Amino acid sequence: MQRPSQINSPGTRKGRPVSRQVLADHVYEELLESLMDGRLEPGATVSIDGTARDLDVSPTPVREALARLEHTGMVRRVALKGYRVAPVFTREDFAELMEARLAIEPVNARLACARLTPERLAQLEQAVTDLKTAPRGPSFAEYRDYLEADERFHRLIAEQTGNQFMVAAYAALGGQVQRFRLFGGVGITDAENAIAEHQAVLDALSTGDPEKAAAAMAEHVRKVRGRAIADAPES
Amino acid sequence: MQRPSQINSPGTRKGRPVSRQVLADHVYEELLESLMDGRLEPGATVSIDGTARDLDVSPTPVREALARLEHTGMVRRVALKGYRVAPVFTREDFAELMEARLAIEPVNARLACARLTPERLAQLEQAVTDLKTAPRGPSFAEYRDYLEADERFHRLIAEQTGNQFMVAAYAALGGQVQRFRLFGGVGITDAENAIAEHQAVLDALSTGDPEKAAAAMAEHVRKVRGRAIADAPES
DNA sequence: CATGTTCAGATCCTATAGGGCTGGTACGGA
DNA sequence: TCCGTACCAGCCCTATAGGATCTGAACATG
Repeated sequence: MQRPSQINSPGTRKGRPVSRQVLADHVYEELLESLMDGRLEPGATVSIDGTARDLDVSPTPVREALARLEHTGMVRRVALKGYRVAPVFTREDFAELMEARLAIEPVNARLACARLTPERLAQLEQAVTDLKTAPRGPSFAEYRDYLEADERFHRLIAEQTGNQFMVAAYAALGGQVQRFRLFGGVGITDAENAIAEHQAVLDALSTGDPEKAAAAMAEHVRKVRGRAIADAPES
Repeated sequence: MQRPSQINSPGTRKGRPVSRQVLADHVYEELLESLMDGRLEPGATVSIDGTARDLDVSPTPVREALARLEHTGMVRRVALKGYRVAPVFTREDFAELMEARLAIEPVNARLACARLTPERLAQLEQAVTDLKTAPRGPSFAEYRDYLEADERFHRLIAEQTGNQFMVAAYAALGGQVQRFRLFGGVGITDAENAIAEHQAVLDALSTGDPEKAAAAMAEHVRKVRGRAIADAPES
């Protein structure tokens, strides 16, 4: 019972030191980062007590963080055995993911198109710009910003539908998450093509024609699938 | 530290008393039941310590159960304030849910149709049979079995796609969950119609024509939306 | 009467202790 | 050498204690 007083850096006189942090949130994000960076390899066990020691906290917030994480599909829990990092994506998993994206994302594009505002359009343009300017070095870490912009673009479209359930459905695909892991070992070779397709989706949205937007998104997803399957490892 | 010895009713000589239960799982299901039955009204606060006292457990498993529940949309968490039951469905929420179902469920029907086996078909037939025979009394509790069969029918189709992500997307809609609460105050008046439509979906699946199956499912969802909006309260 | 203060209870959050189980290792006997 | 047993460390799971904050009511003061 010594740390709580250290969390809020004292000295801020009043009005919430920006935001009192809950330790479980911090643990959650820390674990998420480890998972996306590949520091936690698929199949590895995630010990509750162990990570508590590593992060220098008690097991209680770790339990809470893992309970939340489980619902994202990143880790799996076995009743009295603990948590394990979810296994790697197989080619079949990837095909299933693309099938699901093909069912959901064009709908999102159509709905988002119908209620597009200049402000929202600007956000999408920013995402595409970031996509173009993000470094694409050889190591995985250097793709981080690129992948983040990619994910942001798709998530923004989901959010711009204004439909909470479509957002939830998109999130269930692990939009933020699985994609990072998917390419963890593969490498990304289709950046140039993907950027052009994102631009095409953006252009289609700008025209205000929902069907065009849906078609552009569908084509993008199909092409991503095609390219990824082409140079996927045997696995 | 006295209860663990009571959980596994001693006397079973060996081989796991069917399954050692984890308290958090029990709390989870208990809370879920309270939420679906309406005992926990929308907007009510769910105190961690309080429910721990009610269920006669410690706060630790309650925290874990609530962390999982949050991801289903049944409860919302505010960082240092606690959990509250999610607010009631508005008419707009309902419209959004139906829009999302319309995007996802016909696809599920199409995919499920393609890989339908006799065994799976039998499961679906069982669900429709249960739907027909379930009691439909005036009180909410008496609709329990009916709603369970309804949900099971749709979930089976999602699972029969063999696509884990479509299952996840369907689950994100709160398939198991939101529907129970949705009608909590409204009452169900469309059982006869809905049963016929489920039968129609089942028939379409039996023909083995994926497009027929998708169309039947789309029509079902649209009609549910139409009927529910017709006799929905102002709210 | 209005307003500020104090105090008690409730609540969230975290740390710690300890029970029960499992898996592996060392050791002793056949 | 091989096998069984005892032991030990690590893990999951739960309970309990205690600090920090918030709420609301009782109370005091202008």
